[in-house]
Amino acid sequence: MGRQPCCDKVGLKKGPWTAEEDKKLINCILTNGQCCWRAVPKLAGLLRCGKSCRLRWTNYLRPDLKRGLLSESEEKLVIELHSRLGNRWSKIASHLPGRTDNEIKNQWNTHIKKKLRKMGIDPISHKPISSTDEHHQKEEQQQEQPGAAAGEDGRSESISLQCPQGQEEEKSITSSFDFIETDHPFLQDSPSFCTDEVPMIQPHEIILSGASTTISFPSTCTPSSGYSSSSSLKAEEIQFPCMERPELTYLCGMDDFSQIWDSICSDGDGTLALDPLNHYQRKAWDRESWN
DNA sequence: AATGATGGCAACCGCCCCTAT
DNA sequence: GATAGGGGCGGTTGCCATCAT
Repeated sequence: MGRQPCCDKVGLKKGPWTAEEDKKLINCILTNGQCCWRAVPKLAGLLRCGKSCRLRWTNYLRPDLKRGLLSESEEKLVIELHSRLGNRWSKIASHLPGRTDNEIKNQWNTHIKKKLRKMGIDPISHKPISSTDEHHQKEEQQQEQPGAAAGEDGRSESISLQCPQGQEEEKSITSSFDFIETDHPFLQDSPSFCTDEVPMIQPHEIILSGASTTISFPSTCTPSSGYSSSSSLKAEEIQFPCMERPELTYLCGMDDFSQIWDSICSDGDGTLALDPLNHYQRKAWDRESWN
């Protein structure tokens, strides 16, 4: 007996999300919290499958996301983690607050791989390319096997990566890359940080005031001007312009929304430099809804 | 200016794992 | 223990923008 599809795909919309859909999804999650994803499309009035909603939220709409290219230190960390974990992007992402597995995967495939090759390092084995040639075939085979990346060179027979909530992914550690657990600023401050732990905005955390709308971000989100490794980050308070339809809490009518955008994306006063949409998406929005 | 090639990235697909029944 | 459902993960696709010719 085959498994039922995760949702009835008949009549469901696919492809890029529209501004309207994003609004609905954000509103739904802010109102209901992150409940059963299967129920989200109905609650939000979306013709999308729950899975699509989850991906859109986690990869794009989540307010704690950082956007843009990885910083040098983030890149180094990704490389180190990849050398130990292989293509386990979610695990890697769990060590980079505000970054998603999808984002890291894309960055790896488009930038970091090339960079490593330029430096004469094989992105698969993390060894100098000359020394990898002779073992190339063998390593390729190993790569195809789960968990092959870690331990293949004998530096780490096993790894220990802590998962949140005590869920254990304990594999005991004998790695020479222990600095990742102990010395790296990201992990020093949050040694077992996982994206799963990123606090989500709950309805009660949305503070609506008369003249302005304040959203408290109890997250590790920081202005893009620089990555802060401080664990004592206080909740970021973000001031949005006046909203006429506070029931939408965060994104209101499109008229207001363009104002919000300018506010959000302008780094001017250093209050906030979240860039919830990149230029690519922004243009899609422009085409569709910004008239 | 027009056309083709390439790169970047959001989104989708299918499989796997975990949990509830 | 078997089965079904939900969520997560990694690989892949396809669209769009930019660059090269």
